[in-house]
Amino acid sequence: MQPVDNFAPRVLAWFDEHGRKNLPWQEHRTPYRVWISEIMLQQTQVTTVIPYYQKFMASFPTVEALADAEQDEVLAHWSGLGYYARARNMHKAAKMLVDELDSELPHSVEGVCELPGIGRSTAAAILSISRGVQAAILDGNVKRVLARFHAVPTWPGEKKTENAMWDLAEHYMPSERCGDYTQAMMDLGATLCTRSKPQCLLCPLEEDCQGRLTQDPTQFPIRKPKKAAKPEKSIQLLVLTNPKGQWLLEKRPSVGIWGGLWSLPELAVEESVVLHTEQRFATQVSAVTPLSLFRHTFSHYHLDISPSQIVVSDIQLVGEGDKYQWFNPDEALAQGLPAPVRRILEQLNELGMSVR
DNA sequence: AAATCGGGGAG
DNA sequence: CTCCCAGATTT
Repeated sequence: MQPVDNFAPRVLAWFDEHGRKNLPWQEHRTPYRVWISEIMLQQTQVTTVIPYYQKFMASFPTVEALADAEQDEVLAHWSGLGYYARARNMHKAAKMLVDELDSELPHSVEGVCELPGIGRSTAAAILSISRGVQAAILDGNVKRVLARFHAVPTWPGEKKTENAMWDLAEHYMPSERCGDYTQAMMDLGATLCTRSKPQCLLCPLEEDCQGRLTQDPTQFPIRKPKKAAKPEKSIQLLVLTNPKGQWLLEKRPSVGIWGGLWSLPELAVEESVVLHTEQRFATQVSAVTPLSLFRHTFSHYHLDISPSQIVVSDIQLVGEGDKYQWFNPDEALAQGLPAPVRRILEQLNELGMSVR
């Protein structure tokens, strides 16, 4: 991630041409007005925010007005925006400002971060836009622009990656026009370097954007490693029970899942238990009891198991070698069994195998 | 259905 | 510190 030289000038030149400069909070750029806009914009898009912002400013034109308001009144103005904890934090911060800081926002990022609801990025946005302080933001927009420009190969949720991106953000923040630069980066991310369908051909950073060099800039930022959305499989297992109260177990092949363990005969969920059983074991089924469905989760997939207990007349176990064997319940439970099979059989055993 | 967003709060 | 959540929108 080698920084380039003329990053900020290109971004600013683009901003002068194409940036948004007539948003309500861009007029009378006081720290208070910018602060409120940034809190609203944390959670909601510009077009939605505008009417809320205007009504809010009409009712609470100053930090003193906000601090004096009842919480209910503040929340009423927030109604429809959601994330009400942020409105409560903002209200609390207004009271702190008036009571302890002479109604003036601190001039440093660290100072502003002391207020509830304001972190490093929001603090930098407020101070750079309203006071020209040279402090960089790293919100979702800027993360996306930087991750693409440098084809950052790791997930920004990792601390290491995030720190590196903060370094880049600070590095690129110019010493002049700090507020315009902050606004420009937000605009770039919001209007061109969008999550899907970025308009690279209009971008001032296009020529040396590393993400653009790959086939697909939208691969960046690298997405959060999925909670390995485990695939789901379903099977049915059969507890065949003979007139002696014995269970039929099947020896699994030595390789593969549950290799070499004694398990229960298995069939696909689509198959009919009765037909399959009568065909596979050349027997007469006299009763089928569905047992409760449950999920067994492996490291790499979920297995939904539908067990059934089936009472059969005796089965001739011929031609299958030692693959199938009848076991008394206590014998069966003494064998090496897969955990879900053990669970099924233990439950049946505790119920005295009552077939209800 | 899953990812996203910036800060708070829990462990 | 490092995770995980709030709470709604977007994809």
